[in-house]
Amino acid sequence: MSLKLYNSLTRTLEGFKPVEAGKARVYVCGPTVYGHSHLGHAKSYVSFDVLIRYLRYLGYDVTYVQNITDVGHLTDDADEGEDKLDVAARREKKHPLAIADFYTESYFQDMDRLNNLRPDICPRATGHIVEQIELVKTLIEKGFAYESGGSVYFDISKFAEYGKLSGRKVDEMMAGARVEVSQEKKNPADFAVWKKAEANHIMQWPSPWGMGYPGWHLECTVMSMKYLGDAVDIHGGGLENQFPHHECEIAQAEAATGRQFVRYWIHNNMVTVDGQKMGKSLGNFILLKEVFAGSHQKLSRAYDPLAVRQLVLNSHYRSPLDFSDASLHGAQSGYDRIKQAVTALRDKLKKAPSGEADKKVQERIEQFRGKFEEAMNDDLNTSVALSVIFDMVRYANDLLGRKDTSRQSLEKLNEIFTALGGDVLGIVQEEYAQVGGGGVDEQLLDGLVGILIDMRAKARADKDFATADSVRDKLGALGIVLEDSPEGTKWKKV
RNA sequence: GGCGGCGUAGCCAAGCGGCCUAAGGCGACGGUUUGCAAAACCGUUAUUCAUGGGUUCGAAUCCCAUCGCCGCCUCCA
Repeated sequence: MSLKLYNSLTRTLEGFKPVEAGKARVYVCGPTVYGHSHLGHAKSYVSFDVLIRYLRYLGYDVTYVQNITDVGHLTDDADEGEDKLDVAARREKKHPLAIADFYTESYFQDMDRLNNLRPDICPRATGHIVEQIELVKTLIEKGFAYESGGSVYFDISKFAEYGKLSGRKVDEMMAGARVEVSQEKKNPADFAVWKKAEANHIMQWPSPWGMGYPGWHLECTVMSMKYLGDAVDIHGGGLENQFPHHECEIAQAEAATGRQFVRYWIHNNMVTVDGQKMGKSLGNFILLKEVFAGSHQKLSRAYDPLAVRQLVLNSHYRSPLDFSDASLHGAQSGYDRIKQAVTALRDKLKKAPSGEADKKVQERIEQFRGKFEEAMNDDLNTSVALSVIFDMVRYANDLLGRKDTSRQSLEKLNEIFTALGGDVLGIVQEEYAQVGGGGVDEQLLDGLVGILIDMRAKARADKDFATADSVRDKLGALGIVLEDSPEGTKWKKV
């Protein structure tokens, strides 16, 4: 068994075979940094993060490149629309690159909280203007692009395979297209690779064709080729980027190099909120920071970043994912259950009697691993993979309830939780903080709650249940839950 | 107008020709445990997969039709 991935280019499930054995070169379209990240980013980047993690689990030497788009492109080819970063810059009265820096940091903050691994290289578009100009020159030299009115357009009539990724035919597309056709183009479907800048455009650079800025699709082609070579194993992105963005990337790259640009195109599906496309006008546009803080009107509470991650992994990356307060709530409960079991397992680990690792336990563990890998190999079926984690939770709870479970058995179980739930899925953490951040002095809080637990224990011993329950209820109102067990009372913050 | 996808229990969701009288999670209900809780554990919760036809020895899975929903075709993850 080995990894199979659905390749958008061929529309089939294919066995993964990298260009160079043992290595995986992956490029994922990164964000345009003009605002805080939202739920759509969560689905996309968690999905690709799991791909990267699983490739590494399988032993591939992965190079993961994800761009940061810090130059806003025009919204169409007809000189209309606005540059996103320019708009944000005017709104916030800052330089576009200050905007880009600010939201880049915000992006990584959110992705870190979702437990996404940082890409190995995060190139910025503005740092690669020279390379982009070089590619434009190459395209002109090879006859695939032409200058017109200070801009340079890709001549799709020269690239017969244009449309092969998205399955579109150039003439069919024109019928209902909403894009206004620029007079500068030879063919309406030609797209800009270099755009002449108007005077009020803040970000512009000198080029052989005058002052301007790069076309929308150029940066990914250039940066992908610069850091990963002419032939990339995997190029990922949101489904909405399949056309025109990725189609144009292919055209640019393959016209320039004459060889296949990307082996496997992976597209993840979109996010809806309460069954509808997320949009600012619909009032269902939810930022990740709002989810983590519970500060959006659609949400009844704050949700753990990893609960969001779990919700993403609960469905397949190629299925659309609907976020709602109810679905988040369900994911949070499930996440809590896994966390609870792993925490209990690790607690018990320290106290369990030493002995041989039980053979039956090891067999079960190998079954879990087998089922997990089978699911992940099948185009990253995280939904089934996650169900294996829940099987492990049930099994762990069962073992914990038995006196004769050896420490070695529990260690094996902990290892598999860490490997599958942690390293691959990223939902089992190395350490669980008792207090969920928020600048609270953990030691102080632990001490204070400890005092109350002791007082309550005394009340319980004296059968003064009214006092005992009062302590518990009052702590509960503050979000601190007490759990009695034979080993004493534990507490956690919810 | 063109292209693509989806419709599985109260909710999320896997399954994509026989192992399906359909995984897993959430929720609900009953039980064990508990001073009472919480957590945990056990059990129950879809003879059925939008609807109607068809193909097949056999369909949630393939085909056709109908209804409903969603996305892309403009930057967007």
